[in-house]
Amino acid sequence: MRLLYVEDNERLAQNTSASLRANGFAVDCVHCGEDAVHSAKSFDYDAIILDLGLPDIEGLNVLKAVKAVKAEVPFIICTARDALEDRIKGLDAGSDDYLVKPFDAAELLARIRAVLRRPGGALGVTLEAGNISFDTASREVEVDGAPARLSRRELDLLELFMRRKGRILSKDTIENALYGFDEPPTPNAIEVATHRLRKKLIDMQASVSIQTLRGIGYFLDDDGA
Amino acid sequence: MRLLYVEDNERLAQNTSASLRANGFAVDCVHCGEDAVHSAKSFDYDAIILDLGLPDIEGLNVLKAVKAVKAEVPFIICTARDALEDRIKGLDAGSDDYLVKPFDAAELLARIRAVLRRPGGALGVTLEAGNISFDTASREVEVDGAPARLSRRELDLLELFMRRKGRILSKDTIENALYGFDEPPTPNAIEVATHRLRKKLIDMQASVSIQTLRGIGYFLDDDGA
DNA sequence: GCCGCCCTGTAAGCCTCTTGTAAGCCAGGC
DNA sequence: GCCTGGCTTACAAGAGGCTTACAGGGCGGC
Repeated sequence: MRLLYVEDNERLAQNTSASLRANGFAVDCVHCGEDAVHSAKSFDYDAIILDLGLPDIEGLNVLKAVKAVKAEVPFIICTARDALEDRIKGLDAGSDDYLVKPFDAAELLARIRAVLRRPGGALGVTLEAGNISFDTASREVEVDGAPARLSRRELDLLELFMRRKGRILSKDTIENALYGFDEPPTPNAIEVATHRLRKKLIDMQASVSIQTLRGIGYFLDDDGA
Repeated sequence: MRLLYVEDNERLAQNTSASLRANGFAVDCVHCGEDAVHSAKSFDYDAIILDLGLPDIEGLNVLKAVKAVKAEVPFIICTARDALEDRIKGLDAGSDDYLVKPFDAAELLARIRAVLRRPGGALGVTLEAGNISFDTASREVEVDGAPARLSRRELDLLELFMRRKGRILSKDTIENALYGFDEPPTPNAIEVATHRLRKKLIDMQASVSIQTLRGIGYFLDDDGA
């Protein structure tokens, strides 16, 4: 679950993104509108949190620029200005929610989850593959109805594979989905992570497995089908 | 048990919320309609107490706005106006109870409990897990039929775990359920609280235990099952 | 009203689990 | 058979959680 967080106040950015990360999100943090548009176009985010008081580009123009390319990305706008007209403009421009500063981390989290839970959003679906099911809202995994214990990275990976069941994922794609660009891993971190997930899948007798395509990537294979 | 209390009179708000807290509720106190709608959408409250004489938005519109998103939240409306038509309008709009100012804290408490006891409400159920039972109305806990002695926080936590037996609760979820946003604890307050509850559970030989999922949260495990 | 107890949050130190890194091994392809 | 890419294992750092001690506050008893 990857977020773009656009906030020019360095300190606030640090704190907030830390608490978002603590809650299991991969967070890319940028400090100006230009970087924001650039990042939003380059990567697939599950949601974008946008501060309106940016130094370079007017925040709503950032929103419009991104929406023009990726119409479906949910936006949450933060601003110190609580004037009604701003709110209307924001919602008109396609923002999905609105947060008035100062806000606390719990509230932002709640809003992000709410936005992700909307139809078409990333949360609230239960993914199925073979005998395993993945509740994306609570992040609970069951194999043949029995709860399975997975660590956070394992959950992240499994979720990604299940969302793209059967489709091929390059290491690059995986890296982009699981790691923000502030925290780039070495190439084989992903190999190790898939190794660990594979082991767990075997341990819990899942009927799916992760197959390797040498030089290309991985895909989730439903062994029964 | 978390409440949202919407009241623009600062002083009254202070007093009343203090006495609600003294009775074991986590209370979020806001002073205008906008904040009220905002908070109600962001968090899950067990009940909302709404004053009608708000400075910005007409109280009944607050009620409607919230009900549109969270239809099941019980409302208790407070107002100085005791006119019949207001009462009818309030109940029509989906208010569950009605309180005419001035009221005293005991009466409000009684009404809250009454509303929570209704079918689908938070009180009046006896929760069961393993050999322990939790009477949500009287807040009494029994292990193998023998009464157990738990402090308020321990009761709060246990209730939360028993309501979501087997499901994973993040620290965040727990924090939101047990603490109002005026009283944010340090991160490890919850760790300490669960530690204490765990100890009691062992002492009283409960057949359930609280399991940790590192980096994710906790869940109540029925050891027998 | 004062004293003492209990409850609860804070803080600090320790311990455990997770996760990335690195190094060596294995397998497939040419 | 060699080379490349992936797998596996061991290791170390760090995060996260546990435990314990402590202090402030509230409540009841005297």
